[in-house]
Amino acid sequence: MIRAQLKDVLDKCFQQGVAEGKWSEAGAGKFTVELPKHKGQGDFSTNFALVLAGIEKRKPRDIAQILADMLVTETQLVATVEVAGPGFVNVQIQPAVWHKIIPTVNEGGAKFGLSSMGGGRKVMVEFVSANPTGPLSIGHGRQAILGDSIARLLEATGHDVYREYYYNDAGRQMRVLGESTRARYLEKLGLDHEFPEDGYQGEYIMEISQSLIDEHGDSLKDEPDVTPFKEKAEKFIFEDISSTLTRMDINFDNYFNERSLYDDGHIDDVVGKLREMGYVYEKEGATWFKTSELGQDQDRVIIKSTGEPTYRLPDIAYHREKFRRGFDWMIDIFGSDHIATVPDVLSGVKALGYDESKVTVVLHQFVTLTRDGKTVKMSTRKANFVTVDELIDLVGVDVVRFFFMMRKADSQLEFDLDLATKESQENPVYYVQYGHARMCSILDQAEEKGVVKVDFADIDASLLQEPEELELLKTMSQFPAMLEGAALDLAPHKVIFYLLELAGQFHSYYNKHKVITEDIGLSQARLCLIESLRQVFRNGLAIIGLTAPVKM
RNA sequence: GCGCUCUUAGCUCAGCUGGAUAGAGCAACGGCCUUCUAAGCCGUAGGUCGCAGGUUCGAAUCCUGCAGGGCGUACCA
Repeated sequence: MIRAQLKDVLDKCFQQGVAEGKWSEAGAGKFTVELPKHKGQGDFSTNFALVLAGIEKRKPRDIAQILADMLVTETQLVATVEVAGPGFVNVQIQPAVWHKIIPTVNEGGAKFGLSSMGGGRKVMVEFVSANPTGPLSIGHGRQAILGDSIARLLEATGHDVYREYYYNDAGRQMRVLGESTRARYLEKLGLDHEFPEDGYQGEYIMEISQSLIDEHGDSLKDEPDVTPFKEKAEKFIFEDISSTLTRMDINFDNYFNERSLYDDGHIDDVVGKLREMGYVYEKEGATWFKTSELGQDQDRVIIKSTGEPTYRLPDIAYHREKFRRGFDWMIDIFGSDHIATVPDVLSGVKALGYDESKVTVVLHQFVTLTRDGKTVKMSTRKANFVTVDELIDLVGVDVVRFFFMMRKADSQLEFDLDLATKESQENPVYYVQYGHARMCSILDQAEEKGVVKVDFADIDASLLQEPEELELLKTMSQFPAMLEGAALDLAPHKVIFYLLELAGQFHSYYNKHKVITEDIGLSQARLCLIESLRQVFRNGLAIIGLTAPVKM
């Protein structure tokens, strides 16, 4: 916000320079305002002179000096100006400007930082989309939390967000699930059984078959149809998945069943449309999609010779429905093992005449789990995986959410179980939450000691002049821009890093300066600061779905 | 082979879309609790940003090539 103010001032200076013949119009909009990396380089820095010097073929420092002379006169905003290095102009902002952030935060309350950037744009976030073949694994957990956090960020920045879970309860996977369940059922009854070669070996299959025995006794032992086993398993597993999601405070607006695409005729319709447009042909008994004409290296099968569609066809039909349902923006959260589907789906929607640029795919890399210093291989089939539920049991929801958000999506995430369990005391999530708890404690203490709470407007603002205080105010003022940036980049980890930084600044401040002292005026001023700081923590934590404990 | 992606401190990772002297957390070492929560703070040490070119005032960041890891490249999803 203050950065934007400074940018406006710079634009004004630029125009003034043009009017006075100091430089031409050519450099308009090319320069930027930056936050310097190192201390002693002002609150903000601009490459104004460097950029213009290149265009005007002049010495950067000369231009910098002209700009500096203009800026000094902006005394409302600017405290000091300095030309540095090759031609950077470093600007120190008036402390009073920073102080204004306190009433701004307090007036905004829980809404401070929220923006209307999205303009109510209708956006669907599709994520998790795990078929009901087993409990949510660690990999699904990352996706669930990533997708949910992205959705929260988009909501916070003025988007109309719709969360959808897409699943398929037909197909081969589910048949194998049903057969696995039947095998365990027969096994438990002590009867002859044959466990499917690629069957699901998880413990949960035992539980499902046990509940079938509890309900039906052995009456299903001669059942030729796998359906009752499959349906029981599906119901059981979906309940398990949704209870896991609920624990993580993740909710969906809709669960979309792939089968409805068949029932409603969308699958046939899509094939028909593509065929009309000449994108479909038959070869070797299968139906092919001419993806080679849409920029891909080869054509793909969309209907197998058995008559069953491949995953591509329903995926394309599903995305067409998203367009038809009126979404302005469709975000798909996929694991990197689904990379292959992306070009197929995009080719499909493009061929059908939709704007594929409205689909954004966020790919996240795998989670590797380490235990006892070794990588644990995960597989739903083999059952040697750790579920999200187990992980939550070990370390709690906040730690799980935090860990999964800590890394940007396209880097692999190493989840060290030893660290997450044994040394959970040292988790960075506590560092942030502890900061919040400390602030609460300070505010409680102040009340107990009878320090009267006053409005910041009645405080002598010049009391907050410590470098640590100005630094906190500066970081707080970046909060709204940080949220917008994180939302635009679909990058929740930026919120995490921001909160870690702010927490660090607070802990340092706490150790160096006392908030409650004999000096009533100073105490009151600092309490106002702490209160607004706490608000920023609360908002930041809430937006990424973390709790803000009052005591720790 | 081809496509996507990653490579930054001993380990795990940031790096604001091209800026000044490269950043944090763990791990290591040395300090700080009669004072608002020590789940904290302060300090020390640790780097040819995978390698080689290119683009320009300026590159960890952009382009090309190479090496290495991951995921794909199915009439599995």
